[in-house]
Amino acid sequence: MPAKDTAASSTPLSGADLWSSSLASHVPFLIARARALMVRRCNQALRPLGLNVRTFSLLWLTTEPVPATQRELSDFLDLDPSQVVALIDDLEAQGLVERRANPADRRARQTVATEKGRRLCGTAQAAVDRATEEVFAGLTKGEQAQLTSLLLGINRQKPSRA
Amino acid sequence: MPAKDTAASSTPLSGADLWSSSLASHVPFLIARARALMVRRCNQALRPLGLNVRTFSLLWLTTEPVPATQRELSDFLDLDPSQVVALIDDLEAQGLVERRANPADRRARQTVATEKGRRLCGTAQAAVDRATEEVFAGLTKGEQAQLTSLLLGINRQKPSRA
DNA sequence: GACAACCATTGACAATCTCAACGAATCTCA
DNA sequence: TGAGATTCGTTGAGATTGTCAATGGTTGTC
Repeated sequence: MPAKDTAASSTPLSGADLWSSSLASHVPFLIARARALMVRRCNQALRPLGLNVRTFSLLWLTTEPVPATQRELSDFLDLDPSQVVALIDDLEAQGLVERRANPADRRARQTVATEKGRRLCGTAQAAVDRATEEVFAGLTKGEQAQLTSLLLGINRQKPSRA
Repeated sequence: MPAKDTAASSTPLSGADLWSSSLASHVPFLIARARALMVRRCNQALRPLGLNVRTFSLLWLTTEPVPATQRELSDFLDLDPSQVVALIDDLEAQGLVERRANPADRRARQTVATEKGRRLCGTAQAAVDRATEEVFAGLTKGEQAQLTSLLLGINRQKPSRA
């Protein structure tokens, strides 16, 4: 019986141990790989809910008290504005978020989660947390916090802003 | 005069500070964002050389002393085997790598960098290192080493393997 | 020698990224 | 006030990437 469960391969075939290569400790490579792992696990956890990591992140942001414009969302999520349009279309079609007029600027719009969206977001957060813990199996809680802090240091490079 | 230099936006428009949202400290999000930053910078640095992060990583591995099979490369790079085929095709067309027969197993093939490939890889490594340092501007050398170590902990989850 | 498993490859398809352009609304500044 | 530049959301196209199924050639098993 062919056990096609996770991904634990077996026979190494040739004696090339790539984890001892110099690339294996190269940060861009490690980040890309960790992200791929993370995204796969999270998407897998979110699929039953009709979400993926991108719609999930967006939905999460729409539950914040101060509604953001789509421009702010695309900046923060590091996505092209056109992608945000499609993602919100998706969420809106599912009745999870609403586009509201922005009283201060009629060009911009506020995207706010519906009650249904908030409930689903909570469920999704729990699912993603479980998936994340699996990926973090090799790290202690302290190390996870350390990683969060370091990644924040990379991302929060707001050059100006007094 | 419209200064369209890097990406340092200005007017926040609405008062929504998304960096104070709970998503901002969520690790899957932070990893995805850091990776996007890193990939963009590195690709930008590699473009003049005719490479990108993926062909570069692959080229790097082919300079290792023990040549790996394509299956091993795809496992290590976390890519589908079919993608590795296309990437090697690309590198081979540029005369950077060679596909050689595997004496031990005629199904498998060894992919080895040519002399031209090795030279370019060296240049590319220097370019990528510079790009990486920019992204790491907010981190000390010690923190960078810490990050490397933590990411290794996530990636090196070989379940079995005595 | 039949049969399962494996490697590289091809092809198809969805998802994602990137860029250019447009109408509507706002801002700037003379 | 009003012309021109800028911003917002949106649409559309095209390249890149991610995922999956199937195939010919090869190897290992029994």
